[in-house]
Amino acid sequence: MARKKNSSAEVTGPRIRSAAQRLFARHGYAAVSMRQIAAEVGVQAGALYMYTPDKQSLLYDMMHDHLQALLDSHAALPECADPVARLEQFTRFHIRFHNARSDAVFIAYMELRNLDEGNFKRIEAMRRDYEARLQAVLEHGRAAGVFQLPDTKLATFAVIAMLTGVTTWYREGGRLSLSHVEDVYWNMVRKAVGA
Amino acid sequence: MARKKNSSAEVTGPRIRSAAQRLFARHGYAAVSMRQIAAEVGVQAGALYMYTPDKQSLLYDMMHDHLQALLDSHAALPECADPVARLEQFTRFHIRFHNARSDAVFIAYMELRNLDEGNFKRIEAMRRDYEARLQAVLEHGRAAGVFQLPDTKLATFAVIAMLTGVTTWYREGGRLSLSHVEDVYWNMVRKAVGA
DNA sequence: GTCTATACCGCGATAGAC
DNA sequence: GTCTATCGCGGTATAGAC
Repeated sequence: MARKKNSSAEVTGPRIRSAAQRLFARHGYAAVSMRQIAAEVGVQAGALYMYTPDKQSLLYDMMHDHLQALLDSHAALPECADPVARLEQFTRFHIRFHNARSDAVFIAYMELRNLDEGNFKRIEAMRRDYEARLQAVLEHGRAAGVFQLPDTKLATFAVIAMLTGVTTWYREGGRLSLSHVEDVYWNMVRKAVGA
Repeated sequence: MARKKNSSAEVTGPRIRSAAQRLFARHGYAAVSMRQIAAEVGVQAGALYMYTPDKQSLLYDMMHDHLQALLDSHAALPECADPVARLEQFTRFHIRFHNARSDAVFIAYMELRNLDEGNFKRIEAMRRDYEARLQAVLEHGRAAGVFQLPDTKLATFAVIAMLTGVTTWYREGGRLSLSHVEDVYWNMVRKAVGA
């Protein structure tokens, strides 16, 4: 117990980030004011600037942290030798990771145009890195003769769009469990790549 | 020649709508000001209110007109008896229609949250109407035993997400022609539904 | 039909008290 | 660490001249 744990300082920062994330996802970055974020947290607007230099950094940091977690979690997956198993692993990982973080996903896809130039380039590079990992899986399977794909780049776009689309309609506690959704989507992906 | 055709009044309205569409697509509804739209058209901000009651109507009208054109164009397609031919027709239509109108598509998907409640409900109903038409195609093929689909609702979401995704990366004059992209995507869709 | 001028409000961000 | 107060700006929308 060397130091106090429940001081407001240690708790206000994360609360600001999570309020900002919820509000940005719901109403859009440009439509949300610093005063609204402050009200959600229960402080005055001026106090936010103890935790972020400006509104833009609030957006960039949440997008960066989201993509970094995505890349790290993906990198931590166990290795698979079989191309089909690798693709199944990617499919299930993508659906599960994205659906656990629907606010962050929504922001990462919708608010790119509200990043200033340097921040945009950094975020885009991370997104391309992730896409390249799926493309590598597809290319590996194609080279092994397991997938029938005329164009792995297009297939990458198609698979990612299809899988990410789950976040737009899936809601916990609805008609289907997420693992059932995974099964159905994996079945479609598998057939689409010709495996 | 009963009346003057080139009066500014007949030309300013459409120019406002197209400037607003371009700016909303590029920067987002909330981030674009009426002054910016006016500057783009070459009039003063006050003059916009001769053509729209407010900024919200500008957004709603462009989304409504886009979806109405989508529904009308789809309804005008020639009838097909064969389920596979119907799905191919839908696939190619969807890609072609959406890629010819990337600004409107972007807005229709990204700015839903900036519609006020009544407008949102109307737009959502139109979008669901369109999705139901694809689901009917899939259901028809499934009932005929031509498609292997455990869940036509999920397949509808998957196909629409995949096809609409083309608008996020396709650019005229790039590596591939749009009709080649259609071919590749149709091939993936066909296999995904088990036809 | 479009202009200028302006009402009124809320924005992001900062300064200085406590 | 948070508050109150405030700066300077730009937002939507309207009024009235031309």
